Amino acid sequence: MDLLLAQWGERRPDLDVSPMAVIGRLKRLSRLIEAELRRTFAEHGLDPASFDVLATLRRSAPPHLLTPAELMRSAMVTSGAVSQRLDRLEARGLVTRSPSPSDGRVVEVALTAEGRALVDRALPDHLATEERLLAALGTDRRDALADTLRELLESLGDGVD
Amino acid sequence: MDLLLAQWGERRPDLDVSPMAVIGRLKRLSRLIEAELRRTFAEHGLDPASFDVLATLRRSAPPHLLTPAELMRSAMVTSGAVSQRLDRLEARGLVTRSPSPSDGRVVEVALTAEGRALVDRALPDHLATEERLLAALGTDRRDALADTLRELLESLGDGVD
DNA sequence: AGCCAATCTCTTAGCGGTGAGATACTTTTC
DNA sequence: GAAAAGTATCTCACCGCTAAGAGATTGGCT
Repeated sequence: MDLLLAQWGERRPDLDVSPMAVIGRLKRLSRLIEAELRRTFAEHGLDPASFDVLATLRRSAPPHLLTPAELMRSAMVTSGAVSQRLDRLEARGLVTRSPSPSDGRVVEVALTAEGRALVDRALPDHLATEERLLAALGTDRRDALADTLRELLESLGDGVD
Repeated sequence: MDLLLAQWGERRPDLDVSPMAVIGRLKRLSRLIEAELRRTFAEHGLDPASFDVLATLRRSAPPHLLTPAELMRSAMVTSGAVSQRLDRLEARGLVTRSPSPSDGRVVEVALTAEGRALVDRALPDHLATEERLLAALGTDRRDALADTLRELLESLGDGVD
């Protein structure tokens, strides 16, 4: 990445490419992390998208019911993506869909016993992988990083609404 | 994200979910940034993948020749993805492929005049978008963030080899 | 020289995502 | 209470990526 900045300085000295130092690294780091997490999920027969849904349901208050719209906001994907994720999970018997009693437009998604058991099995491995990915950073650096990221997210409107 | 951590604390107080504070935010931020950059690229008839290739070629030393393998390492995608990216760009006349004179396995990818003009047109807008995304952070915070990200990347073997 | 492992590029099947839009239901407005 | 606007979910066509592997070329080793 430092090389990249230097190359731009050579080729286009008229442009200020300094934002790339942050945004380029964020992208690379995300890709590395995603690939690593994917491997852990695969060991449990899951992919990031499926785990995301199962974990979101698992951490919600009992009886672990969420609507597709809530899952959509949580995962930051389109409604079509959520529908397809639920299709796959439902076909595997990991979640169920049932119409909401109070609003005819809404569907309630629930974790099956099997879905819950699977996410509970994968979770410790997943956390171990995340911990390993951050091993280079001490607690203070992690906290500072989390603070900075939170600030950026809030400045971009995430988690407000 | 803070809510998410609290929920896990309720549901699984036996697990240390603190790594999620960093990794979850990185994921959300990446998605937001990616979506925003995508919009800028679209204004120039590009997508992130195409821009990535064009910009990598543009910032390389004249005569702006790179091999698919180099593009693959730079973009952190598989070789198949690079082949397909080049197919699309070649079909649009933005890059050319020609066999390497020194190694029969290798292809040399070059920017056409049109490709170069396009990336030069898109670049200022792209940088303005990146700048806007980071506007909440002062120079010091940006530098600190870049340092932390670099450290993480290096600890994961990025840019070493 | 000849072989073998490594390297480079490309192909293909399958997957998951987006974006547009259809459908159904609910809420607001008049 | 009927019409209009809004909301929730789903469908579908298309796109880009991965994973696996094929084909071609190279360079080291014996």
